[in-house]
Amino acid sequence: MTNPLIRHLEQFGSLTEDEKQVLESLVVRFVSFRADQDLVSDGDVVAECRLLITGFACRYKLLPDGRRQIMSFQIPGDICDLQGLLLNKLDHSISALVPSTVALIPHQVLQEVTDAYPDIARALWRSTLVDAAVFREWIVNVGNRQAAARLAHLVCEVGMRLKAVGLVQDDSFVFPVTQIQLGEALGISTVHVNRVLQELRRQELFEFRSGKVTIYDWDGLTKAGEFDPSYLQIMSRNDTDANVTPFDRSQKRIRPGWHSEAHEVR
Amino acid sequence: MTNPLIRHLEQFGSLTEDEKQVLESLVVRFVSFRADQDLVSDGDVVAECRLLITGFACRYKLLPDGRRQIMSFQIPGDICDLQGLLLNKLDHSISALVPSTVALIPHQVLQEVTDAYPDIARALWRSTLVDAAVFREWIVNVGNRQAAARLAHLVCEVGMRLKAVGLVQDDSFVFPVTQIQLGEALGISTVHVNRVLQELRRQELFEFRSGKVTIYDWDGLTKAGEFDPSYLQIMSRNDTDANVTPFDRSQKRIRPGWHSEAHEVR
DNA sequence: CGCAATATTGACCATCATCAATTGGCGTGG
DNA sequence: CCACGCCAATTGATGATGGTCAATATTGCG
Repeated sequence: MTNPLIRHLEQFGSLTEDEKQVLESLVVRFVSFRADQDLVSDGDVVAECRLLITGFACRYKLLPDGRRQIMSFQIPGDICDLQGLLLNKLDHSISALVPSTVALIPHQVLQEVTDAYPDIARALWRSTLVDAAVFREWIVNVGNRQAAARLAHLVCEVGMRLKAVGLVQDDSFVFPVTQIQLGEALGISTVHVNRVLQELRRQELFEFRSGKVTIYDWDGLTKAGEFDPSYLQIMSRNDTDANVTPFDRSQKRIRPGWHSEAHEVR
Repeated sequence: MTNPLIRHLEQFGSLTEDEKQVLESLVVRFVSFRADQDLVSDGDVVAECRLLITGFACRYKLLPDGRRQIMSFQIPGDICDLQGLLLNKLDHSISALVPSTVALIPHQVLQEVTDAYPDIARALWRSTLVDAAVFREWIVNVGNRQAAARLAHLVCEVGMRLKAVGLVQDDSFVFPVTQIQLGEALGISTVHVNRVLQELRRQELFEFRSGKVTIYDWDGLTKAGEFDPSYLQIMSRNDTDANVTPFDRSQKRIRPGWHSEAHEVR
């Protein structure tokens, strides 16, 4: 398995062999987290960045009345708190959705490397810019779309990003969230999540059961969610793979054989 | 008047004299825009960054049904499309709210400067990270708060940011948006914006008339909007100015004499 | 002075929240 | 191995926040 950080950064641009070698050396140690445990908490001052290796996490803020707003989901390869490198204090928390492992990269190391390798600095910067693009689209999602479209859009986004790192097989992928968490991400109540989920299943767009999503109709789903993947800035990895659509575009046909690695959670 | 870019970047961290001098030399030319004209449009591939000098702008995306979601407001000093430096294509548009002037900074120049001055690169990176923090808070606003709280929060955010660049005087500031645009920013209908605006005025929190906001009760407003400014990462400029609260905290008392420069629009 | 855009108001309605109860799944301890 | 218990999922009923439509008033501007 290739280095998750390198794979992550190569989504958005290429790296030289030299740079890859440097990136290989960044991680100092690994840490495990239980489900529902914070990787970092609002207000923390951190001395290292957390690179998610296995598992899933979510970025969230707590509101005064105890409600929670999830602002993004993090998947393997994501650097969860890269902004901590330049901003003194975290303004939100990140929590593991399932048991997860994280690689720690000390800020000091990152500081030195980005000084010495401007292209690595740029690659990391670019990664945070894509994060910002995801936030923007998330604003559109909760600000303007109906509940069903919001959910469809979220499934498209997560599916697309998981596909880009090889975590989609046979049009299905692990997405270990509860309906409660979906509600917190979409700004709708749990009850309504449930109803919308049923509606989308009835329309045979996709199914979501016990933390696993199976796409039946990618075209219909993107239409329902008004999903346009360009904001994710995912480039095809090699020239032969010009097809940027992550899922089988044919209607309701299941086809095996997507290149991807198994990923264990829970 | 100090260089807007320098003033902007110094909000988040200090710069050396050497770096300031370099920053002085970045702008190649100025461009004017009419109200409602796009500074950049969705899909554009740009070769320079746009630094807003005077006026106001908003970042937005158009939805298939013609609705519009505003994702942030840009004020003088903001670099509107810094992400264009590293991402090939803009994923949204930026439009002038009023006649505005913009300074253009070629990507090539920025490229060279950031290669030669890692600290400048970091300062710019930090600026985009603060943008991302604003997006995150915007998600919370639109996703979880009631209409009145959304509006209150937005007024707090814009007021705070304007204050940081000296565009607030006597507890009031120019904020040239229509109720239509407020609705597009907050994800609520124009009609409802109007009603909520009246409600907040009735509560004597603030007044909004013909593009100008006057704060009556900063404490009450922050409470109503659940506003906590820490996400904006605004640091006090000098040691004597340890007070980070931008407005007079006393209730409904008008006090002149905030240090600030006049700013002309329309 | 008059047009056009914005603001305002009222009436009615839809999406979605809330509350409450039930079911289902799953791990654990007896 | 089964029962208990807990959490998530599901369903039904009711209500509120905010949307839509339409008409009128107001403001800014040429």
